[in-house]
Amino acid sequence: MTTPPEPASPDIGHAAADLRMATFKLSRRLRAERAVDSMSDGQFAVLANLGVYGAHTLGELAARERVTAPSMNRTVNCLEESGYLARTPDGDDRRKVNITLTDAGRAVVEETRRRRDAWLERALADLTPEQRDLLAQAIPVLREVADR
Amino acid sequence: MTTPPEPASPDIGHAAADLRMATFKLSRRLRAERAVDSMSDGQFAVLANLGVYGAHTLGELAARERVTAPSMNRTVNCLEESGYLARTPDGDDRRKVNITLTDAGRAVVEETRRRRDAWLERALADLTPEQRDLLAQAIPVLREVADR
DNA sequence: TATTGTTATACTCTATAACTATA
DNA sequence: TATAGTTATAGAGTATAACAATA
Repeated sequence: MTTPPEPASPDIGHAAADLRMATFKLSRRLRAERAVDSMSDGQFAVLANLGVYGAHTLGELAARERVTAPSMNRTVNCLEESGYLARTPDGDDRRKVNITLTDAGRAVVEETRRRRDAWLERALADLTPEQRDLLAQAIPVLREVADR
Repeated sequence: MTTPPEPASPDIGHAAADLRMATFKLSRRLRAERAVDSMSDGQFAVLANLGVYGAHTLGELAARERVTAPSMNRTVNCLEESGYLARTPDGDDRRKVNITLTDAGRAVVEETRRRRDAWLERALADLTPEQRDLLAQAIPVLREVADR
């Protein structure tokens, strides 16, 4: 017999469904805000990764984005041609290639982040102070759920 | 020592950035939970739409998913071949085709929704009662932000 | 003539398999 | 022999343009 994990509150299922829908909707809305319309989500994700974590090899980028190495290679080629990132050979292991953001790439990352946060800030500003406080307190909880 | 929350400084920019990151991460994690691994996100979105809003014509589906009619036609062909939806000619306007979920399609929608909510419910169950209450209160606020 | 759905064709993004250079 | 990157090739998913059936 499968014992369910003690539903402390019967509303937990409701909360889960509501949270799922709100998360998908907000995510979709935020993704629409970007600095370069011609850039795909996958391409931007690579730039954002480089922006947050610094230099990566091709294999590391592929693993982080959960795509294959050839697929990532193509994305990187495209971004390199567009001038958003640069390849430099690794000094220690010459099989490896280090990939870094160019100034233009960093600008795209920062501008996109700025636009998304600006949209969110405007949305938060429309809330009541009580709602805003509540949400601010809940964000670390949300992060804990996402990090699970 | 863990610093207490700082209610005095409503750093709205910080909150926006945190919320953006948590939302993207949770959305990505939830999307990974699905009933049919071979089905793409786009295909599932069509089934989910039919599940929520009932029958649609091809054009209505295309508009709702913001893709072109030929593109949606191809997706619908694929889902029809797989047995997840069915086309039936419209009685009033014979140019139109009504598209409805089959039992198999409805099962995929419900099973995916069930898996995603089950994942979320387990994650929520790991929180403290205080965190869970806080998040439950914040979800309507989150929805208001997403609906903006 | 306008609208709905479809087919033809091309481009992008993804994947697997095979190849090159290096360890 | 194993590993990192790349190239070759193919399979989805998207788009625009053109066509067929119906209003």
